[in-house]
Amino acid sequence: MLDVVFMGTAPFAVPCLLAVVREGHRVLAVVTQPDRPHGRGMKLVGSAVKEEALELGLPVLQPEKASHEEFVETLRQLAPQCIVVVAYGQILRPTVLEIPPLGCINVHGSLLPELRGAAPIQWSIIRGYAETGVTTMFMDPGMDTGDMILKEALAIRPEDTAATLGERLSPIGAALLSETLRLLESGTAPRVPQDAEAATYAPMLTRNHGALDWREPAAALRNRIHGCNPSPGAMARWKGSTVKIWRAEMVEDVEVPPDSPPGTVLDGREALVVATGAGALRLLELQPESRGRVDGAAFSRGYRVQAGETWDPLP
RNA sequence: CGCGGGGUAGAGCAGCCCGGUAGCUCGUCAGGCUCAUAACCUGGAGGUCGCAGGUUCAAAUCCUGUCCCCGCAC
Repeated sequence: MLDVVFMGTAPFAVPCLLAVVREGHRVLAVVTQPDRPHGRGMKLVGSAVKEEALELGLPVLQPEKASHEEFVETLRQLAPQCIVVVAYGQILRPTVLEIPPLGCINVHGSLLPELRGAAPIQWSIIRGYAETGVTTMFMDPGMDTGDMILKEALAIRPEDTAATLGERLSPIGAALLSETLRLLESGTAPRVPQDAEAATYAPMLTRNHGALDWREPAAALRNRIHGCNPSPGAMARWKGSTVKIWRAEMVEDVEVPPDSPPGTVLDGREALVVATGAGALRLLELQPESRGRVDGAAFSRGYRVQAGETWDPLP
């Protein structure tokens, strides 16, 4: 049994927290981002990890900056053997990393050194990877550059979105973390240095990453749409208004006529099929501003989509 | 009190500004056409217009309140 401080914020981290508890470790504190005014009405909302921690009856700490000297002292007082960090959302300075004798363990949603950074799951889809995975590592001061402990791969499906992929990756992370802590406790955890030459990066996604350019190939558009689902969302313009596109699939059996430039609707009746830079794309689930999500056929009916009309990029 | 949009038939929308018979596409039901069809034609069913008040001869439409949903921003 280890004395652990758990640091996490996003829903991805919740199964990891549960795993630490289930493994019988002593959770001295759960550290998560402060409640933020969030969403419509700017109401104060606690993180997914905070909600879970409260339900488990664990002490919750929400420092503005985890590396501030005052909080660092609090951590020292807790004297954890190990700090587990999962989707916490803050860079930890060396003064924090040096506290636990067994080290700070991070669970990262990619096969390192691929996709270092804040949004590995999203980028694994946007980049069109065939597989991704989860890696546990000993944290060092760099951005996801620490020595690796365990790694597990997972195939990406054509219909996967960042949401669905995250749902499958998250329990894998929890299982890896359980095993990692066992190895750590027995002093047999491997330390595999990353090949820095092979590193790729997955920066935080912004609204611009979701802007669709119909001149891209159908596969690239589908990957961008799915990688940006649910956040920040892929956007395009239909007759002057912004429409969020949640899901799409490539269409194999439709030839794009030469007189149909990218963005042209090829079929608006049975389904919503759009010409792209290479191949055709069927829009499966979309959401007009201020409206709910609908399937392609319903969108076509309501917005009177005719073959030959065009989708535009964001202004 | 961050800004804004919306709740109309099973689905998606229009109508609202400028009150006056509830409309479109799809689905559904019946019939017809056809070798046949997801095609086409004809006809039908299906809606207390979110809820509660108010104004009015008359309210989906204007006013007030309330519930729910959503986009942006964060």
